[in-house]
Amino acid sequence: MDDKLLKYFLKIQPLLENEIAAIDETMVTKHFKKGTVLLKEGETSTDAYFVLDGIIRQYYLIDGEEKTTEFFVDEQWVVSLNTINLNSPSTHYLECCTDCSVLMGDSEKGEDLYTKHPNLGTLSRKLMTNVFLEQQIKLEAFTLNTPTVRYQNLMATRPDLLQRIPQYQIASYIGVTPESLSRIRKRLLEKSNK
Amino acid sequence: MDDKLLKYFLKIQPLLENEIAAIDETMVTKHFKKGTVLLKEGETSTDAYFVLDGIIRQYYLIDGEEKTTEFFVDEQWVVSLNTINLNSPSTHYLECCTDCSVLMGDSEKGEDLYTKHPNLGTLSRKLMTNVFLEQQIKLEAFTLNTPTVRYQNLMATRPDLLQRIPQYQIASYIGVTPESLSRIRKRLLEKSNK
DNA sequence: TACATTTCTTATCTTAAGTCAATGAATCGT
DNA sequence: ACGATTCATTGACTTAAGATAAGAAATGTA
Repeated sequence: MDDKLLKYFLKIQPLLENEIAAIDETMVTKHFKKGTVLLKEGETSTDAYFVLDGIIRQYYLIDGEEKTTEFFVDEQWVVSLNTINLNSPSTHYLECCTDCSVLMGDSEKGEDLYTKHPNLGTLSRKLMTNVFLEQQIKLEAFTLNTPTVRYQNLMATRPDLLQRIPQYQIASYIGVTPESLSRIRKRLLEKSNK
Repeated sequence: MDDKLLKYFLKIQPLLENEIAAIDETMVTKHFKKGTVLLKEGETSTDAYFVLDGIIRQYYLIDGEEKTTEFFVDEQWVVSLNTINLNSPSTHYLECCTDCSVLMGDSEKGEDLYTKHPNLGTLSRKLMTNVFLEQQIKLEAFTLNTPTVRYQNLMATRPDLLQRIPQYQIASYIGVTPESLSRIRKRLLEKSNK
C-alpha cells in the first residue's frame, strides 16, 4: 500500500495486515496531468480521492462563472455529496490544477469492506469525523471573516497556494472578484508601508 | 427510548433490541427553559445533543458582537469540534431560543458503546456522514449566494425561523448587520410591489 | 394602562465590493 | 523571437454593506 496513506490511516486507527491488504485491493493509485477534469456537474460518481501530490480544485459553474470553493492538497480527502449519495448528481467540478497523484477508491465498495472488516468501519467513522471537523473549521472561518481577513489567513496558512494558483481563482475562493482581490492586496501593501 | 430518536435511527440503520437498550442507557432526555446557555466559549464538554423540540442557537462572540451561525431544530444533531475533540475548548456558545427538549449523550461514552456494539459504530458512521453532508450543503449555500439570496432561501426553506427568531439574529445568520437586513427586506418588498 | 426595554426601521455618511473598460505584464505555442 | 492569449492592475462609476444616531414599533412588566 502507498506509504503516505498507510501513515495517515495508522495515525487514526491501528490496522492488521489483512485489513491493510483489503484496503489495497479497493484503492488504485492514479496520475493525472494538469488540467484534467475528474468530475463534471451532473455526473454521478462514487469515487473518493486521497491526494498524494498536487492540487485539485473544486468549483461551481454559476451563470458561466467559475466559483472556486476548495483547493485539495497533500493528504486531504476529496469527498462530496455525490460521492456518498448516488441519487444526487454532482453540482460541482473537480479539476487538477497541477499534475496530480491520487489514490482513488469507490465508496460503494467501501460498504462491503466494512461488513467484512468492522475495524475498517471504525477507521472510516473516525475519518469521516475528521473530515467533518475540517469542514466545520472552514465554515467558521468563512462566515466569521471578511474577504481581507480570509486573504490574510490564506497567506499565513497556505502560502504555497498563492504561488501556484492564478490569482483570479484565489479571488473566487475568498469570495470576491479578481478586481477586488487586486485592491485588497494594494490596501494591505499600503498599510505595511505605513 | 424516545420515539423520535428511534425513528430517526431506524431510517439510517436497523437496530436490535439490546442495541436500542444500550443507546437508551447513554442518552438522557433533558428540558431547558428559553434562554438557557448550554455551552460557553472556552468550555470543554463532550455532550452531543439531539433536538426533540425547540430551537438551539449557535453563536460566536467576536469583539463583543454575537455572530449567529446556526439554528438547530427538530431532529438535528448539535455536534461540534469540542464535542469530539476534548483538547479543543469551545469557540462558540449554544443557547436555547425557546423552551427546548433534547436528548443528551456523552460522545466519550460513545466509543465504549461502539466496541461493545459494532452495529452502533456503523450507525454512528452513517450519522456522521449525514451530518457532514448537511454541513456541506450549508457551506455551498453560504459561499455561493449573496445575503439577499440567503434571506430568500431562508424564507423559502425555514419560514418558521423568521416567525420565532428576532430579526437581528437572522441578520447575523445570513451574514449582515440588522440595518442591512432591514434594507434587504425593504428592497424585496418594493420589487414585489413592482 | 403606563412605563421601560427591546427590536426594527430610517437617514446620513463612509467604506468596500461589483461592473465595465482599458492597459500592462506574464505566459504559451508555434 | 513573435504574436496571441491569458492574467493582473487601474480607473470611473454603480451598488450595497458597515457605522452611527435617532426615532418608531413591538413587547414585556409593574
